[in-house]
Amino acid sequence: MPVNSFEYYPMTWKPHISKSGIVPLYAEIAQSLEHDIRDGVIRPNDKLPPQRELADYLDVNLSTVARAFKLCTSKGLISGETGRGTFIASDVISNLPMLNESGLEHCINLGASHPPYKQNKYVALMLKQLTKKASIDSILEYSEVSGRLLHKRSGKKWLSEFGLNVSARNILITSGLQNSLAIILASLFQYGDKIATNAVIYPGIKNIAGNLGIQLIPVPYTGRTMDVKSLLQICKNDNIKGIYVIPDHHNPTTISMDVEERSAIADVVKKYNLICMEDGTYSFLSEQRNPPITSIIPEQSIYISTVSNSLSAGLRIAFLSMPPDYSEELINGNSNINVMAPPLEAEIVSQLIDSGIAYKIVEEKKQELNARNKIVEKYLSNYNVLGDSHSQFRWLLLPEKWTGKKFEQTAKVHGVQVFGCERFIVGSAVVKPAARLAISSPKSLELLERGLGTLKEILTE
Amino acid sequence: MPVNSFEYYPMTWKPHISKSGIVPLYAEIAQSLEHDIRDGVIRPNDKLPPQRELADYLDVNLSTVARAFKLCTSKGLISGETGRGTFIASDVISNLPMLNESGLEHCINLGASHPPYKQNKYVALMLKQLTKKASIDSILEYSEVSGRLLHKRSGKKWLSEFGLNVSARNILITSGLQNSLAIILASLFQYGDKIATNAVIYPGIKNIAGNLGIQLIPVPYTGRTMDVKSLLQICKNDNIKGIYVIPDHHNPTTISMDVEERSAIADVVKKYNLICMEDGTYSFLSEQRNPPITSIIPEQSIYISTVSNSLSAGLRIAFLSMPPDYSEELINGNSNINVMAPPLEAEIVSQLIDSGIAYKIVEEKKQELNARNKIVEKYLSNYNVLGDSHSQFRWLLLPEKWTGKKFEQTAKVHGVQVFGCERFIVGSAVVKPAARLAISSPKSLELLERGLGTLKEILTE
DNA sequence: AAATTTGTCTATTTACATTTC
DNA sequence: GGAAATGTAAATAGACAAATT
Repeated sequence: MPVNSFEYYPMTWKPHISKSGIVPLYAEIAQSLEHDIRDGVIRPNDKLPPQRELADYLDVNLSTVARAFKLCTSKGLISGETGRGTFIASDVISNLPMLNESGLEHCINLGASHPPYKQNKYVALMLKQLTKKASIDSILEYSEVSGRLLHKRSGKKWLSEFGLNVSARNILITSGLQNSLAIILASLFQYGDKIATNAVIYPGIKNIAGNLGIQLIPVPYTGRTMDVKSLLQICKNDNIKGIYVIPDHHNPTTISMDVEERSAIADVVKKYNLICMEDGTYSFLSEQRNPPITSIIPEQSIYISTVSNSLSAGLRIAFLSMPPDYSEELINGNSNINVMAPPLEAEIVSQLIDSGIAYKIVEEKKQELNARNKIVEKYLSNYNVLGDSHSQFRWLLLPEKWTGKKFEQTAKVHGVQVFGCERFIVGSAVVKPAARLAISSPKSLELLERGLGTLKEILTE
Repeated sequence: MPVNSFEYYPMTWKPHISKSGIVPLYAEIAQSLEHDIRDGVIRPNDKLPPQRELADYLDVNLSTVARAFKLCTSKGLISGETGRGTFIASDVISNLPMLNESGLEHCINLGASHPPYKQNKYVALMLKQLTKKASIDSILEYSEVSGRLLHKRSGKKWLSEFGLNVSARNILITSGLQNSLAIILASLFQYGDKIATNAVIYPGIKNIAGNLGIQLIPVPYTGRTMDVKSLLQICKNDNIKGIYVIPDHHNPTTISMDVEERSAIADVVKKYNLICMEDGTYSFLSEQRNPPITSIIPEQSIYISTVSNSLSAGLRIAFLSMPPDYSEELINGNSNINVMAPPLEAEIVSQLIDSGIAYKIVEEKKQELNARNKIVEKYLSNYNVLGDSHSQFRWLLLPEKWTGKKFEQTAKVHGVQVFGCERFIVGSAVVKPAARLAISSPKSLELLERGLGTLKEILTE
């Protein structure tokens, strides 16, 4: 029974429920929590009162509170750790899609990451050549769900560039990285399943996982990449079903895994029978390419190679290498989400690869990025900026007085858009303050210089 | 406690569980059930023993069985009705993607529904003209997530053809009907939510709903379309969150709703505060177009108009009209699944609409379908074949001695692929035997004639 | 190092609404 | 038309393991 004494024992959060009997108790608690999070009554990383305390206060059973918390967890609003407590997710507020740039027209864009666009001229040229062929009509017909064989052959060639040998039969053509993640999560995972990933990660996977009620579990990092010991422990305790990794030029930290790290991850995947998702989006940037994790454990790992960054953003095409055991489900998943990848784009990509122009585009992009990274060195050499001469974005480690969010806000006031680390944080993981600088997004080198100049001023203020 | 007497009281299904303690009881029961369904030990439409009887037999609590059943229900394997019992879904076995035609090369295809392809020449031509413009490079850049404004303006024009007036701001460009359904289900619905729809329906929604753990509830039909009384009752009892309808040329039955039926559905949507999904895929086939349901309740209904059937299968583009209250979630959903719709296709579609060629394509398709439907009359005039002179597919009501499945199998043996009604049935709804004939799929009129001739022979045998 | 705190999972109890007979 | 059968939902109870103190 609730007693007055509670009033003198302030809890960090008190739910407002009516016990009307119309809405179930657990739903009322969850709604109240969601409401207060969205209204900012409780803020990212705040600790909630223990479930038992809340249950006592509300005079309901522990499990009722637990059920309410579970609902909010599946929406990505909070995350709990046995023994420690329940915390508001770091990213509940900044959980906006990253390409939505309305209202930012007057900002220099170092936030959303665009690949260099100059090379689109080659794509346009290829399209022009394509239209001269008679066969274009038939490309517009329905094809096999997994993609046309010729296109998959090109995919095979493309994937071999990254150290992956797959038969065309095990390739699936999808509509880009994000689309591939949606397909994989929807078809191989269930609501409530858990996927391990870096403590800071590409936000697209957070968003789709949130939509599907799949939980991401952050693996702490050891300065470099995933801490394998922690990963092992998480697998042991948490009933992890999959893992999402970006071994080359990790988004957002730019770090690449060495051979040992890759094989350690592969061992864990094997040991705990996980489904591995290996994101090769930025592998084209690496000078010296280490073999992908998927090449060690092809029967348990899906390699995803989108061309949206390496060739052209407008080409919504990715190649997946499918483990035979999962290929039926993945093909069905593709059918359920896309019916088929856009065939015109697939044809263009195929021709770009077969003709070799794809590699020329990649080389030119790297040169462009090289020039831009020199400017980064010029302005920010006094700071710790992860990434190298080919990076499409850099990871600026901020002095301790900053938070990523504060830096993002300050920069925005000064007319520069960057993304603070909070946008990339999984759940309520604790990470050092940082911000991602999408150095290839500004339209010109001059704009980039101005943007970086502004950031430098902010940092030295 | 289990007693021997059970052995003399045979149940229609007995689970095999080990009670090892390693796997939870409810999971063991669910696995055993899933296993036996997939192995054909129990078959579509079979009735399972009551939960209480199973609980008794296994000596476990009622809720444990209920939980196991719930798991299987969310996978679309079974469906329960209070008071009646639990039944195996009609479609558990034939749940394959409908475009996967491998092994059917020698069949005449009246199964998977392809639109007429001849008009692709106009699309190819438009593409050729497009490539002459200088602006093609910029089309290949990232754009606003919801689509480019110019493209949305074309969408506005396109939707107005179907009696819908929306501002470009409320239009979302996605990658086709199936893709739109995936976006809507993933972003506006949660695992476990229920959506009402016809007892026989476009299988794509069944597949994506199954992937996402969203339940479809079949609404019985009254010879024509949805029985509104039943719908009201279902809403009252079942906590329905949404409804999926195809008011024009329903897939697979070809039936269109009249004005009264539409307004009755709209009333239910308003009364129970549902989210309505209105599929306008085949509206272009209707001679006299009734106003869409969405025009009555635009604040609660999403109209989906794909161009994959009306213009070209290769153009993976659909226009959605978004209720303002849901637009943020839908735009995010599009971002989470597609990032953006393929911009090249969007540009082509936009130009086709603006130039008026789109309407020419539609007219020609209707002429082609007209010719094909005459052949249907020629061969099957003695049978009850729903649909009219513009139908892209027809719904053949079979004599009572047939089941859809049996007819499908028999036809296949004779070299003709059709889809029996079981492929379209939701859950364990009971429907009259029928089969869908995709009359626009065979490459030539001759093939169509041969296919229909074979079907006639089978029917008269 | 042991006791306590804390979240999570499974199973149980209770209540209820509909269908069937 | 009322009792029995039946599925569904919510709230409760108990056990467990990790993290903290």
